[in-house]
Amino acid sequence: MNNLTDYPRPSVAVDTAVLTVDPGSGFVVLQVRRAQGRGWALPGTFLHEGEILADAVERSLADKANIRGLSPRQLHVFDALGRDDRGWVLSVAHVAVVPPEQLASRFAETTRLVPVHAPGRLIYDHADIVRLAVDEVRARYAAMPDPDGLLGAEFTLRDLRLVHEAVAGHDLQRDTFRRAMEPHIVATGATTAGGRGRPAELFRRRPARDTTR
Amino acid sequence: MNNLTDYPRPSVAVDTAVLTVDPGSGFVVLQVRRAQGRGWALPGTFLHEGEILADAVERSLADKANIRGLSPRQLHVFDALGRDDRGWVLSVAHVAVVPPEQLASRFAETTRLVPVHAPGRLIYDHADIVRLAVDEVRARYAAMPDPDGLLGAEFTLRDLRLVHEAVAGHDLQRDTFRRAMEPHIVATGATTAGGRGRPAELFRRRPARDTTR
DNA sequence: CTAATAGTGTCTCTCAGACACTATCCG
DNA sequence: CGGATAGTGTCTGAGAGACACTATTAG
Repeated sequence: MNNLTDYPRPSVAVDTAVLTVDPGSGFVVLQVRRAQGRGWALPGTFLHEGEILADAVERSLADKANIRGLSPRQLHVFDALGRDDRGWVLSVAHVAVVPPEQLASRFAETTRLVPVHAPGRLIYDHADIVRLAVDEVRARYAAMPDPDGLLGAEFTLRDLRLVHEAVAGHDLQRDTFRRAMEPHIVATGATTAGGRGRPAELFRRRPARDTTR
Repeated sequence: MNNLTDYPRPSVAVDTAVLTVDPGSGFVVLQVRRAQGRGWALPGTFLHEGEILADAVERSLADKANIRGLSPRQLHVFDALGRDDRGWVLSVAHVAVVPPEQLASRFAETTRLVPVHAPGRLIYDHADIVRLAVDEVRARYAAMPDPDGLLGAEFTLRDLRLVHEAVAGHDLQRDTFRRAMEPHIVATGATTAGGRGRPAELFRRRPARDTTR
C-alpha cells in the first residue's frame, strides 16, 4: 500500500510575481535581490510544514519585501528536474496584484520595480513566471473593471482607463472603453471637482451581479 | 541559509481527469475503483523521486487503468491541509483528453466511464477537479477544432460538430459551426462516400498558422 | 473667449445566429 | 422520383471601433 514515507519527497517552493501599476513606469513587477548571490529574482520561499501555499506566499512577501495583505492566485507548477541548483524543488508560481500604495513600505535596498515588458535578467524560470502572470492579469482586466482593486472603491472612468491602459500596455479608446465598462459599474451620483475640464462622475464596481441584463 | 533539509516536506501527488467522448454516453470521465476502500476516484499517484509531474501522470494511468500516451495539462494545486487523511499531501490536478479507442484496453473491472455532468460520488476534492477539467476543455474546444485530437487527422465537418457538441454538452448550429471552424481547417480535396446523403468534404486541422487572415 | 476634459449620438463593419435555398448522394 | 445530408446565400440584430458632436469646468 502507499505509505507516505515510502518515497523521498520534493521540496516545494512558491514564487510570486507581484504586479502593480506605477504612475511613472506603468505595469511593473516586484523583484528582490538574491541573498547570497548577485542578481534579482521573484520573491519566494519554501513551503513550511502544515502551511498552505497562499500562506507561504504571504510569508515570503512579508519577509523579503515587507508587504502584506495580498490575494495570490496560482499560475503553474514548475517541475523541471534541473531547474533549481539546490536540489529537487517544485515551484508553484503565483501572481498577486496590489495597489502601488501598498508597496510604499517595501525594503528600498533589496527590492525594485521593473517594467514587465523588460524585466531584466531573472534566475531560473522566473522570466516565464512573469510572462504567465502578465498574460493572466491582462485577460482578467480585458473583461472586468479593475478586478484586482488597483484603484479604490470609487473612481472616475479616466482613472479606470489609465489603469487599464497601463495593464494592457497600449492605449484604449475613450468611448469604446466607457461602453465596455458601463455594464459593470454603477454611478455614485457624486462628481469630481477641481480638475481642468468638465467634472467627471464617480463610479463603483457593480456588486458582481448578473451582467447579462 | 535555506538548507533544503531544514523543513519537513509534503508528499506531492497527481490526480488526473481523463476525458473522452463516448459515442453512447457523450462527454465522460474515467474513474478507478479505490484499492483498499470502496468508492471511486480519479486515477492518481504520488510523485516519485526525480520524476516530473507529467511522468507521474502517465505512470498512474498505465498502472491503474492500463492507458498510455497522454498529454496531460496542469490545472491547479490542491493544498488544503485536511484534504487527504493519509497526511500532508499536495495534489496537482491534471486533465488529459484521449480518443475513445485509446481507452479500449483499459481495466474493465476497476475502471469506469461516467458522464461529466453526473460524475457520481468521488473522494476528496475530485469532483472539483472534474469541474475544472471540463471547463478547461470546453473553453479550448470553443475556440479551435478538436484541439486535443479526439478525431483523427482527417474528418468531416459532421464528425467534428458531433464531437464538439458532446464536449459542449449541447447542440451546435450546423452552419454557424462550419463558419466558425473554417478558418482553422483545410480541405483535403477528398470526400466521403457511401453515406446516405451528399458526400462530405474531408478536412485537416490548419497547421497552427496565423488565423487572423 | 480658448483649452481641456467628460459624456454621448451615430455611422460603419463585422460577425453570430437563424432561415432557407441549392447540391449531391442512396435507393 | 423522395429522403437525407452537405454546402452556401442572405437577412437581422448586437456590438466594437471610430468620428464627431455637445456639455461643463478653469482661466
